[in-house]
Amino acid sequence: MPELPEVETALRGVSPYLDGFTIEKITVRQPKLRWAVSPELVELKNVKILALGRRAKYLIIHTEKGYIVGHLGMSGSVRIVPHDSPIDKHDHLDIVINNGKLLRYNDPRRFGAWLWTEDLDEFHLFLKLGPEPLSDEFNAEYLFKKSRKKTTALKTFLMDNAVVVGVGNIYANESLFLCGLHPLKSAGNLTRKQCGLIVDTIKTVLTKAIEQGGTTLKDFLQPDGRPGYFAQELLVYSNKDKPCPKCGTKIESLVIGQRNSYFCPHCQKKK
DNA sequence: AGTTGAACCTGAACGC
DNA sequence: TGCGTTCAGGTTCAAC
Repeated sequence: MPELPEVETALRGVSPYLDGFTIEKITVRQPKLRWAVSPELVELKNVKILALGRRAKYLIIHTEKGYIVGHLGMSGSVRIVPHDSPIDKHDHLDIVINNGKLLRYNDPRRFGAWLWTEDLDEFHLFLKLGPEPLSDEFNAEYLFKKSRKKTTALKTFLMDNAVVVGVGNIYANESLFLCGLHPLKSAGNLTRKQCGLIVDTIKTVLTKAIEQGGTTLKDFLQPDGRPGYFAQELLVYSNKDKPCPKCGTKIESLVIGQRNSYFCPHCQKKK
């Protein structure tokens, strides 16, 4: 489900109900997620939340004892509900707050994760992550150097978390369309100029998507229950056989690196 | 070292 | 209506 804008939206939605409050306890109903839920979470009692943050698509709850690291996987979501709210199917975990509310995590496919670490810098899942797409570290020179000698398809390259984090299937497709670059173009053949265009476009697309509360394809909801509004602006993603917004040519689709890809064969050239 | 694809899981949508 | 098949917003890890 969620790419960076959806995770950022979720974080902003839940923060006012968590930040500065105390976690009374964490209830786990289904520990079998992408990885087993860290046992430390169940042991937590009455710990103060110091701050909330995000790294890549991970939510981070900084407590006085350590860090809760959450991931929404493909189908996960979080919402804020009262303590006595009835439990729905796939409501796997609750973080109970001392303000009458709790953060409830629902995830049908269970590709998400809830883990514990006392040292974020040593956290194993963070070690190989590339820069944040909205940071200055993600710039034309970086992308140019990183892409040298890579034979991978450009789209696969951009979705690689070791290159840049947070760019999932929707925004990779949308960004490449806006750049006029073919998703199968070999990453190693990019020019400096093209790298600059890609960097600028990704930043613009992600920023705009965050402003609109993310993309709702079918089941993503902001924590307040509203959908994301970016879906109304999707130019190519899931629009196979529809006319290209720029030239009217039928949008094509192609599986690249196990993920469906959408592009305009006229506007997006391999060269 | 770089690249590819199997695996994790449920449910909605589609074809017959 | 029912049943089998395909596909889905992510990511790791094993095997070429």
